[in-house]
This record gives sequence, structure tokens and C-alpha cells, in this order.
Amino acid sequence: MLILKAAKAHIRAENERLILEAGERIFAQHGFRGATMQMIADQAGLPKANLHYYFDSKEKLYRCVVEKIFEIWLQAASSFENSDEPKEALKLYIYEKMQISRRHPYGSKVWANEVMQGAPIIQDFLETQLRSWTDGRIESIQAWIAAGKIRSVEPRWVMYMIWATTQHYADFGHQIETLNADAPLSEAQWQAASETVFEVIWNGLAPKQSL
Amino acid sequence: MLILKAAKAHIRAENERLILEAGERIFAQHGFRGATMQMIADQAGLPKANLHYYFDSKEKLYRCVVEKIFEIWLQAASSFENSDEPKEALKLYIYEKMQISRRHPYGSKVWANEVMQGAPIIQDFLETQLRSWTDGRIESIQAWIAAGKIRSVEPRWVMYMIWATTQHYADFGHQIETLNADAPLSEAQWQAASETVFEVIWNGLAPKQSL
DNA sequence: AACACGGTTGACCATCTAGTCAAGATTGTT
DNA sequence: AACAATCTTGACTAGATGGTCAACCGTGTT
Repeated sequence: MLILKAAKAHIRAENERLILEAGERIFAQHGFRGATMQMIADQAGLPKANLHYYFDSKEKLYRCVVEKIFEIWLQAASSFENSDEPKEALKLYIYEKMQISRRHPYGSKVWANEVMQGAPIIQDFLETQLRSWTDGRIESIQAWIAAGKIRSVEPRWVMYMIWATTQHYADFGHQIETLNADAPLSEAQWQAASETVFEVIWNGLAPKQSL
Repeated sequence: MLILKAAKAHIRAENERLILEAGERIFAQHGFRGATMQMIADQAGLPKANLHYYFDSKEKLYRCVVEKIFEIWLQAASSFENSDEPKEALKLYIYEKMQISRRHPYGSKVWANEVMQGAPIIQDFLETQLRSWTDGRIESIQAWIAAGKIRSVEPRWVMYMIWATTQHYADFGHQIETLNADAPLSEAQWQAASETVFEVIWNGLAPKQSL
């Protein structure tokens, strides 16, 4: 009976969550090819055959992981729109992206990996959603420039600066940790890093007289 | 005779160069596990067995590739010391790193990959050379702060900003290209991006009165 | 209790790949 | 020309890995 499907839906939901989480971790640490279904299975605490029951293939599982990550990325993007004032909008966005680097380091790495390899799986995302989102943000920045609220800069390079600086704390987290006497950044260090990133970028963009 | 070894040294040199170059490209595009010796062999235009003649194993070849990249990285680092004035030193360093991102995109990606996976192969480099180089640079920046030449900021976060923003143009080159209507950045765009990166960071760091 | 449906799993297979090897080709020297 | 050291390469092997499958388990419904 079809009622049964609903009755066991929570099992499916829970296992898919476990597998996606394990996948994110393993794909981040080993890349697509480096990750094996066995590793992901072990990480999830399930037998390998079970993974293939929920996700047809390694590639489909990978795609699901990447899509989930892109969702989070886009969500952060909305904080860009929460203010008309550039200082406030940039502050929200930068802090939000730093937060994501801290909370989802694996996701960020999977994304970086995918893009570095030429986005074989999610090229369509780049060409549709990312492109249109970026175009919108570029317009915002241009409006700020027109209104004299920030210096005249090519908006693209500013976007890339923000992405690069914030995501660096996830993607190169291991290097940062090594240079931090092998210790993870403390709460205070995360706070200070976020503030510095924002301050430098904001001071770099603010019109001269507004200082 | 041992003289023969020297006599044929140019063959060895040339083939090792071919293989290292091919390896850099393939490792960048596919990651360590994703790259196969066959791919690298094809890229180099040599039979696979020949690769094992010059490099014992895939891992040794990989290590050579990564070490070569680190050399280039360290070379750029020296431009940091070519001036006592922060504005000049930072400008040289940032332009140099942007140049590297443009000329050696594959190398940068291999490095990023390696670090993202926890630096399994070159952890010792991070702990020795990179750490000591960074400590030296941090002292320079602190001296600038003490002299009132730049704002008071934690030097680490500034270093990471520079690394992140410049390397982003190599590591995320595919994304940047996609957002550039699928076209590689033009000469003018590289110039503009370099200038913007430098200008924003410099204005972000410069003491208020110096504007 | 019997059933039906989704979920679980160990054993298995086809394929891919790093690495080996031994025979042969090149090359510089005498 | 004869040689020795180096370089070249097709064929092979052992092991790993994505994916399959058929038998089995658990649970809610009748």
C-alpha cells in the first residue's frame, strides 16, 4: 500500500541526511575521484550497498552534495539585499560568508574543488543562477557608485575579493591552522578576522571624504 | 662509463620537464587521485612506462610537482622585501602574485588542492618554510604599524587577504571566466583586476590622514 | 497470523589503474 | 665497429573500486 511509503519516509529522510553529510566530508577531504563509496559508507555508519539504494551512483550523490552547498551559498547571498547602505550590506554579507566558512568548511571545499576542475558537474548552475545573481549584485554596486556612496571600482573585482577572502578561511583552513601553531582559530580570532576583512574592504571602498 | 650519464643528461632533463609540466596540468584538473599516470603520459606525449622510469611512483611525481610550485610561490615572496615603504612593497607583491595566478594557474590549483586535503604530502613545507617566511612578513607589517605607516591590524589576516584575493584568480579562474561571458580575462581586465585588488587593500590599510 | 512494501546487506563482478619487467632501441665513447 | 650505459616500450599483474543482486529483515495493515 502506498501509505507505507509515507510511514517509512522518516527512515529515508534520516539516511539520506546521514549519507549527504558523510559525502560532504569525504568529498571535501579527498576530491571526487579520491573519495570512495566505502569511505562515505564508513563515515555514515552504513553498509556500502545501502548508499546505492538511496543514491543511484557516486556521481548522483556528488551532485546532490554540491547542490545542497549551492543552496547555502545562495542563502547567504540574500543578506546582500538586506540594506541599501553599502556599509551595512557589505558588513552583513561578509560576516555571513565568514560564518559559512566556519560552519560549513567541508561544503566550501567541495565547491572549490568542483570549480577548480572546471565545474564538470554544476556548470549549468554557474551559467544560470550564479550568473544572474552576480549580475544583480553588480547593479547594486554600480548604484552605490553612482550615488557616490563608494569609490568608483569595477564591481566584479570587488565581488571576487569578498568571495576569495571569506572562502579562504574554509578552503585554506588547514594552512591557517598550521600557521596558528596547529590550533583552530578561537572564537576571538574568528571575530577579529571577520572584522579585519570587513574593515579593510570597507575602508578600501569608502569615498575619501567619508573617512 | 659514468661519463655517459652526463652525456645523456639533456634527455633526462627534457623528459623530466615534459612530465612535470604534464603532471602539473593533469593534477590541477583532476586532483591527485583523479589524475592517472596514463593521462599524464598522454599529455606529455610519452608511454606510461616511461614516466615510471623517471619518477618511481605517482606520489613521487606529485611531490616533485608540488615542490616546484612552492619554489615559485617563495620567489614571489621576495618581492615583499624589495621596499621598506608598505605601499610599494604591497604593490609589488600583489602584482607579482596576480602575475603568477595568470602564468601558473595549474600550479596554483595543485597547491590549493593539496592544502584543502590537509596537505598530506607537503605538511613539512608548511611547518618549516611557509611558517618561517610568514613570521618574517608579519614582523615587517608590525614594523609598519609601529611606524604609523598603516593602520593597526592583525598582520595575519592581511596576509591571508592578499593570498586569497590573488590566488582566487587562478583557483577560481573557471568561475571568473564563466561570469565573463565564457571569455578569458583580457590583458586590460587582468590589469584592472590587479589594480583594484591593490587599491582596495592599500586604501583599506592606509592611515586615515594619509588620504 | 499473513501479507506487502520499503529497507538492509554480504557476496559478487567487470573495470580501471599503479606499478613491473624484460626485451629491444639509442647514443656517446673507444 | 664494438661496447656499455641509458632510455624506450608493449605486455602483464595485483589490487582497488563502482555498481549489482538476490536473499533477508522490520513494520504497519488487514
